[in-house]
Parts: sequence; C-alpha cells; structure tokens
Amino acid sequence: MITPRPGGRTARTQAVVFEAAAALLAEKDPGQLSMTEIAVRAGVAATSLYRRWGDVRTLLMEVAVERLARESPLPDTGALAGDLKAWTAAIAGSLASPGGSAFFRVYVATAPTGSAEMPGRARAIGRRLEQVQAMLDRASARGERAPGVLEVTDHLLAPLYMRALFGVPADPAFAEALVDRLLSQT
Amino acid sequence: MITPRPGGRTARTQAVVFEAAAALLAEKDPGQLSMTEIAVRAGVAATSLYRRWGDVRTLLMEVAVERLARESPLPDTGALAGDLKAWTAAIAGSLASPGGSAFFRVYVATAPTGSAEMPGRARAIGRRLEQVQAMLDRASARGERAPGVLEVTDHLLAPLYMRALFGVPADPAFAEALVDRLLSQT
DNA sequence: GAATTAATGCAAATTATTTTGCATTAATGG
DNA sequence: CCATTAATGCAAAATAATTTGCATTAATTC
Repeated sequence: MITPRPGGRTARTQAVVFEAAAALLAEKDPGQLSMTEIAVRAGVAATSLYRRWGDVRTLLMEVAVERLARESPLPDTGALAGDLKAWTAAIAGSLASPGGSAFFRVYVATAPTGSAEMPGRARAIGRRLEQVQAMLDRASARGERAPGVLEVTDHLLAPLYMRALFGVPADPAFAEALVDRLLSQT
Repeated sequence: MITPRPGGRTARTQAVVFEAAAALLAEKDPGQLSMTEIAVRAGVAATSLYRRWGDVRTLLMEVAVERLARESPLPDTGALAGDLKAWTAAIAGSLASPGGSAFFRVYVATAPTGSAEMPGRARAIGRRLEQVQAMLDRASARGERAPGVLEVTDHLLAPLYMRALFGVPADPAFAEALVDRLLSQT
C-alpha cells in the first residue's frame, strides 16, 4: 500500500492525527507536545504514531507542511505588485489566526542548530520559495522588473514572521507597505 | 542566600551548568535537550537542576538571556548610522558562529503559541529593544532623524535572524546594506 | 469473495524522565 | 571557630515515554 485512497484507513487515521496535532499546536509549544498526548487527543494508539512517524518532530513537521500548503495559495493578478500584495496579505492573515505561527515555530524548533540535513525541512521551506519564484518568473516574462527571491524573503517574509513570533500585529496595510517599499527599491 | 558572591558555590554550579547547556545548544535542538543530559555534561546532580530551574525551558531561557547580554554590546560611534552598523555587524557575527542562533531558537521554541505571559521572555527580548531605543534616543538628542524601534526590528533584526534560521549567510556587508536601506527611507 | 498484505490496537516490557526523602557539604553570621 | 542556613548529591520511588510481540482489523489483489 503505497498511496492509499483518500477514504482509506491510513488516510483516515492520518487525518485525525493531523487534526489533533494542529489543535494542540494552537494551545502550546511544539516542544511541549508528546506522542502520547497527540495519540490520546486523536483517539489513536500511540504505537501507531511511533511506527509511522518515529518521533514527535517528524510528525509535527509533516503537519506543518500540510497546513502551509493549504493556507497560502499562489495568486495570479496579472501584475507583480498585485501578486505580492495578495500573497503577503494571505500570509499575514494566517499568521494572525490562533496558532497561525505554529508552522514557523515547528520549523524553528525542529531545525538542527548545526548546519546539515533535513529532508522535511527543505520540503517545507521549498514550498514557500517555489511560490515566490513562480511569481517573480511570471513578472519577468511580462517584462516587469522583479527582485530576487532573497529580497522577498529578507524584506517581506522576515518582517511578517518576526512580528508573528513576537506578538506584534501585522495587518494587511503593513504587508502592503512592505511590498511597496520593496518594489520601489528595485 | 539571595545574591551569593561570584565565587560562591551557587554561582559556581550555575556557571558549569550554563556552560554545559550552551555547549549542548550548539550541538542540537533546544527541544532535544533534557535536564539529565545537561546535568551529566555539567557534572552536577540532575536533582539540583530540577530544584533550581524547574524545567529545561526555564533553564535554557536563562542561558540565552545571559549569553545575549555578553554577545552584543551597545556601540556609541557618535552617529546613528555608525551605531547601527556596528551593532548589526556584531549581531551578524555572533549569528554566524556555531550555535549563534541558539538564543533565537530557544526563544521561539519556548515561546507560548497562545498569547499570554512569560517573564523570562519579556526580559530576554527587552534587552535587545532597550539597546535599540537607546541608540535612537541618542540620535534624536543630536538632532538626527531617527526611525522607530519597530522599523529597526522589521528591517534590520528580522532579515538577520531569518537568514540565520534558514542557513543563509549574512555577512557584514549585508548588514551594512540593511542599515543604509533603512536610513535612506526615513 | 477468499487470500494476501499492511496497518492498527493492546498489553507488557523497557527505558527515560521527574520527584522525593534524607544525609552531606559549603557558605554565612555571629 | 561554632552554629545556622541553604544548596547539593545520592538513592529510591513514582511517572512518563518508547519499544516490542502478537492478535485483530481493514484494505488490496486476484
């Protein structure tokens, strides 16, 4: 059984487990969560969680990746400024929701202090960067002058996530101002 | 015994414990560290750690606060641009060292996902913000036009920490460019 | 729809973490 | 220097987390 159907047992238990983990993530630190706790909340045997994900870090990273994919769709407004504004607004919105910075917290908490590895990590962050690159490529194809991916992460993503982390509100107007600031400097 | 002398037993064990924790922090995630592990490395009974700090989170937060205070001194070059450049360069430097983002990781890992509390947290982050405010106040007193604290955290600190988190190098030139970019927009 | 395969649940065993009680050692105050 | 107080160490107990073996249930294949 490599890819079970959406309604299969495997998919079903994964769904309840992810749901339970996400709910707990909105309540407490990633570092405070245990396999046992998630298993109880999900109504699933802890044994199953250990067998499928190995440890809490791995499980939480998968949850984060899955949620991220759903929360900020890639916009296409026809202009770079519009794309970036819609995208950052969506990010700001999801960061504002309870547990909205959960993905980011999980990433940081599970990221190795050293330099190397992490397949889940690369996948998680790769998703965001692919979105950025796609937008920038479209802009270039239209003949617009576009910044690089690094500029976007440095000047758009960084302030938004930092604010989420420190509890400073980041409303849509702030996100929009960041985009204007970035584009006026290219 | 409220404030034991620098050479006292309490201070001595705290020193070895902090040293051990910092060393381990450079090797693995904050979330991976246990009291037991730190105790063994420090050559101290785990019992003592539990009694003095209660749990790993609390201990690590204190370690982070203590290290931060030593790592980035407040510069005074006579001009805001110079102050900010010296300060960001110091931050970039310590972030580049092995385990340099340990403080930040600890902060994120131990920060509650919910909204409330945290004495250690406020103290930790307050230190950085006081430094910023002091620099900005001096600049204003000299008659220079100075940005607000939020601008500094959004546009200087955020990119630096974000890069540290994702393993993207942030050299002194990058830090300097951030300062120029910020000041040219005030 | 039976046979096969994989995932799950459950209980027991193992291992790690945390707490507790008490003896010991170091620091402090006369 | 002696008495007092607080911190530490050590061992045992209590709790929590993780692993393992095996029976059971659900899904897939033919």
